[in-house]
Amino acid sequence: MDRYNFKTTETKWQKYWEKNNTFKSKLDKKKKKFYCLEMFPYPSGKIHMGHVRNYTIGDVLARYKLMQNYNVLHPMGWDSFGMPAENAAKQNNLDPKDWTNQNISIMKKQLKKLGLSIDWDREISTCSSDYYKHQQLFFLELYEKGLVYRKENYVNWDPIDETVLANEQVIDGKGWRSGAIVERKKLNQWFFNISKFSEELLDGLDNLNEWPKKVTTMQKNWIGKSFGCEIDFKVEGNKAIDKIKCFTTRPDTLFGFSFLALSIDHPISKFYEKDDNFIKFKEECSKTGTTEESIAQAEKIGFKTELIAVNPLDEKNKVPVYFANFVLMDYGFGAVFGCPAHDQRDLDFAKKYKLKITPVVKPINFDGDFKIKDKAYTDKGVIFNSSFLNGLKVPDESIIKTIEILEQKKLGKKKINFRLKDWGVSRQRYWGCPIPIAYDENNNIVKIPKENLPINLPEKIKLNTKGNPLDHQNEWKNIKINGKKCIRETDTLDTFVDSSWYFLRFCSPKNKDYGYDIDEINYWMPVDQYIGGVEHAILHLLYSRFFMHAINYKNENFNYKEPFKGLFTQGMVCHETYKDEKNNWLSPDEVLSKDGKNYFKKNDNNERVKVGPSESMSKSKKNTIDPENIIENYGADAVRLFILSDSPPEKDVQWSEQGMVASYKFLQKFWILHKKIKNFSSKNTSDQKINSFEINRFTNEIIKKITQNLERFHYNVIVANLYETYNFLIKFLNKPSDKNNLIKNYINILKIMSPIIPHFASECLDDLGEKSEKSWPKINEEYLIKETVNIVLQINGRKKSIIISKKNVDKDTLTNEIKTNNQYNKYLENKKIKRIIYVKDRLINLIIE
RNA sequence: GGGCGAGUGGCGGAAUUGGUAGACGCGUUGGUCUUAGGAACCAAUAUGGCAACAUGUGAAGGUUCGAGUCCUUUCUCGCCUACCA
Repeated sequence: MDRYNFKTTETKWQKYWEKNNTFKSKLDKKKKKFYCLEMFPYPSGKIHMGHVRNYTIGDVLARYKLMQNYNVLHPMGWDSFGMPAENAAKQNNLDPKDWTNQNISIMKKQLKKLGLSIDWDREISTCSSDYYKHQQLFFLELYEKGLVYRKENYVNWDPIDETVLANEQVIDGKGWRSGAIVERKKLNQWFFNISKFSEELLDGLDNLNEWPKKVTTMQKNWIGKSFGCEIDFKVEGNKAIDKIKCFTTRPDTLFGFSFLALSIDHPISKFYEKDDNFIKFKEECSKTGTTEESIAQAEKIGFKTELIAVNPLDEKNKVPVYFANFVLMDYGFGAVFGCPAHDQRDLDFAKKYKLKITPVVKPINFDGDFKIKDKAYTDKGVIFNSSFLNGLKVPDESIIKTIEILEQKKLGKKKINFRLKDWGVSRQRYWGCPIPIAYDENNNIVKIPKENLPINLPEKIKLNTKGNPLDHQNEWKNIKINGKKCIRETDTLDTFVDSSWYFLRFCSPKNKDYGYDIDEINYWMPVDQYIGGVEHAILHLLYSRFFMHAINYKNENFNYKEPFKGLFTQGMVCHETYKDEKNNWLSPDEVLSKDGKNYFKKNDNNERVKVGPSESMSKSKKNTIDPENIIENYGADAVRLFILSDSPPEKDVQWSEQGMVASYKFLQKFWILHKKIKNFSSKNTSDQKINSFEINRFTNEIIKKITQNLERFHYNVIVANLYETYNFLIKFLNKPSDKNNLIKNYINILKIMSPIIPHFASECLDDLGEKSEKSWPKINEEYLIKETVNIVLQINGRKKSIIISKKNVDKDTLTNEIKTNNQYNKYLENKKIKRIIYVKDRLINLIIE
């Protein structure tokens, strides 16, 4: 019997789909749409297993929805601006554009080999000026709406590379490439006013009930809304300062005030900038490492000024003012009032500087002297030691009441504060979208006229310059706008901007005049199912949500506000890690094991290999498996089957060669089964009818199961369902039955297999003369009705036996059966039945003495 | 420190509303076939026991006729986050 040849089959169907435009999508208002989108890849060179998993998950869904007769939009594109291209180009003296486009063509070829149901006519690439010219227009529109502004901001500055570093490029306070100690430098930067929509972005989360809760809570915390009030503290001292504004969520603890702390970047610091001791203190603050742990454990240190702050509720309460390392400038007003008794940080600080610790909240019903030792008291309770606030219940009553009092006395104001900061979008890089702005000779901002868009990146330029290569492009930089000499903005946009609206572009990727066509997006949007990694839980998803608000602002053209109706975050693909005796990482194909326990180097059988824990595949640990080789060896369907089989899609999956082989073998076995079914001949015996009913029932049951599992993303269970199906069919073939009925059922089975293993299923269907797998089989409930049921027999809640019974038997009949049938009455042992619990057709529980 | 999630055989993992725990796969063991197999096929495979049976979903308690599932306490692991006033 011939073997299943995945190579010819998969190529055949990929060509067929392409030729027949099977996955081309068109606006059709009569049809219900389904927009299925996976996070588009960065074209880094080759696809990796993470891509395989991500796009397989999406493809299963897209194909399923297509068969359910949805008008499916399933596009693909490239997030093609960004640093890797610039770095690779620098290292190998290439052009970023060439490097990127070459990668795109390689990866596109690889993706096509996976047999994805993608409408490639909609392909976009963010580094193409066809894409980014619209982005430049958006930028200008947002600028006109007041949602974009320019301000001075601190950046991580690498003094050797003369470049700005992202936070993740700063390792232990040093630049990741140069190793230079990173400086904080003030630069003029462009910002998107995302914080304007803090409230909307927070409220919107409540409606996103098809998002993982984890992601919505992460966004909630990121936006960080807190309710409190701002308070002005009078200041006495020898400086021209009369008050300091603080934000607090605990105004009710004001009587426990014992110091006031300022951020070292607080405006007041300018009075101290020539003070040697203050300069020293600042240096000490910057010394604390940037690793997470060191920040968390960093000691709280302060610099005492001679200023005195006055408690607005108690003029006699005068406390010292410090600069302190734990106060952040960009939250609240960069100043906090310290109440050590009820805030751990304040307590640590107060103890170090021997400041007063006055408790003002004590537990309800606490008698005696309430004292604070090593732990600040932050639970609920009641106010004391606080004059006219005494007796207020904490926190429900105390905070609101205190704010009311402060407002009455005009000492403070109710305030809602957000943690969310505006989005800095300037990057001092070449390989990004140019910002459509210039500056005149007086450094005034000049918009580039819209008719002059796009501003293309200059090509084939020198990249091995210090700082931003665009700064050195004099010809490109110097322009005239309305006859006036101007210099272009040489910063480019953060690549997160590119990915904040690409899902809109996919709806009308060829629209020349604007980033989108309003009719198209009002039909296709929102994305019904968005699929990608959790690593984008905050920034990318939040920025995209912001972008929808921003372009709709003062415009209101959209029928919806949220870009992604459903979100699914898939887990990572993991593999064991290997190291040789010298602690060098080894890749899986440099390693050999005969027994699965002891591992040796492949070319040196004496060298033992240390096996490390399974971790997400990464080049640095060399524990990657190249999808291209795997597809070459086992075929796309087998890879798809395996990548879905071993774990639920939202969890991490272990790559296993054995698992991969099992998936491959499954297809081979199924192919033999297929041929057997095709060549089956009916046997007309008395059992035929019973057997036909059996397969009808099985098929309908499995359709139901798989449909449910598709809806719930239990894709690993679907693979198990396919194995069950195989196991059923292979046994079924030994029984006499009617061929027509068998084939009828089998065709439906092939159809439900097709989202997972589309080439294989199409080939089998084709082999049976069934040209299309287009419609999703309907469940025929008639076959799901069972004549007999298995009823669990429990005695005192413990399972004893199973009773095969007719349906709908009543309690008494069944009890009688148990009492009289020798098979069951042994459990009763003549004991009295006290109670009977009967769940019809499922279970009977007899409670005996 | 805070937040979220998860603990089920040798392993990956199944198990709508509480109602047959361990589907399915891997691995292992035994067998068949074969010159041979790391191929294919058949069978077994939670634990203890010859068996009847008993025990069993990280631990302890609770609710219930009945708990992997609900509640309380606790332990362990993973992920995210970082002094947010």
